[in-house]
Amino acid sequence: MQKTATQAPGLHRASLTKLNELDAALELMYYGWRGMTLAADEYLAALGLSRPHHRILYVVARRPDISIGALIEVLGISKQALNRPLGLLLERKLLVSKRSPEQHRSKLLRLTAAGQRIEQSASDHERKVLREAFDRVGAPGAAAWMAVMGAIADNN
Amino acid sequence: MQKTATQAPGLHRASLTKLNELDAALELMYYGWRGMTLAADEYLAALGLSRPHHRILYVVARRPDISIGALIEVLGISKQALNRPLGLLLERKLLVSKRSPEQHRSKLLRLTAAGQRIEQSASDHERKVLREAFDRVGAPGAAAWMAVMGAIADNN
DNA sequence: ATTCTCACGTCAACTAAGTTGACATTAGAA
DNA sequence: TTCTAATGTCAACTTAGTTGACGTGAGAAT
Repeated sequence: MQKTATQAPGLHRASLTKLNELDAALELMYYGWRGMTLAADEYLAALGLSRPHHRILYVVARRPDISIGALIEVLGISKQALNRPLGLLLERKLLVSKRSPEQHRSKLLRLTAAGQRIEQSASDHERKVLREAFDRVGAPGAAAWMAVMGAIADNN
Repeated sequence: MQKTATQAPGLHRASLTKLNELDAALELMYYGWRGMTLAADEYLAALGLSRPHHRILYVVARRPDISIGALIEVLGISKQALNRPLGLLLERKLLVSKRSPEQHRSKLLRLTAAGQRIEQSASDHERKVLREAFDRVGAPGAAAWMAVMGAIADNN
């Protein structure tokens, strides 16, 4: 006998009894996160990178010449936690740091062309998932999704 | 000068330039997850529990008499990874295991009354966030959110 | 009745991604 | 010079997982 189709490795959807009307929504939040990031994580893993590296690339792409300290603030992690992944990105020349032009004592970070390519590809994988989902529900549905997520995100 | 309002500990929203139309949606997915789970995680932490424990309680609540093997399947983790948190829940008598009534060689898991209370409280914290967000957009908005998240979750 | 096998349990070593604390470096500011 | 702010680094720890190896207990098979 076959082994009853072991299926996906994570939680599979719709296998649990709903005890509450909102359980389905609750579970969708779990699966949604994974659904959005799965392809990007695979892409990154193939390059020897992972989520923390992507987070750094994502932020630096949107805040060129950000200082180390500001990056730490935005990411919400300690400088020691930042050290390893940041060091790898610098070593691989996906990121460059320069001391501030004349003034300041902080180091400013910026993506290289290679870093930009990788950041864009990884984020594209995530945006593709979103775009396809939005396409299925149309602009009003997408707007509603944004409104709901905004309200949820406010609980931070 | 003040220190420019050090703000929240995580990523704070809306601080990044948008390079792409979908960047806002992408970031909402990050913040949304944290927004939904924050209160629940604090509640659990106060009890000396965390997300893995909640995941176990959540699943067992919705699949009473689930076997260890099936639980491993649903959670998508190894039996070694399950061992610690499951052991704690049994030790604290939030969960009981019994060998199957007559047949089978598997152990069946079930919540105790105390386990049910905690599972419900933790999940309630998450559902409260969802409910409030849904209330702000009305039933059609909530339905659209579900549709979008369903489409995203399908990428698993 | 022994043996086989399945479900479960556990030990050890490892990885990823963080944490805190302590201390060193480096370069403007006083 | 000396002070201090921004950065860098070392060590020890935590959480939440991983793989591999091996042990146990009970039903099934011969």
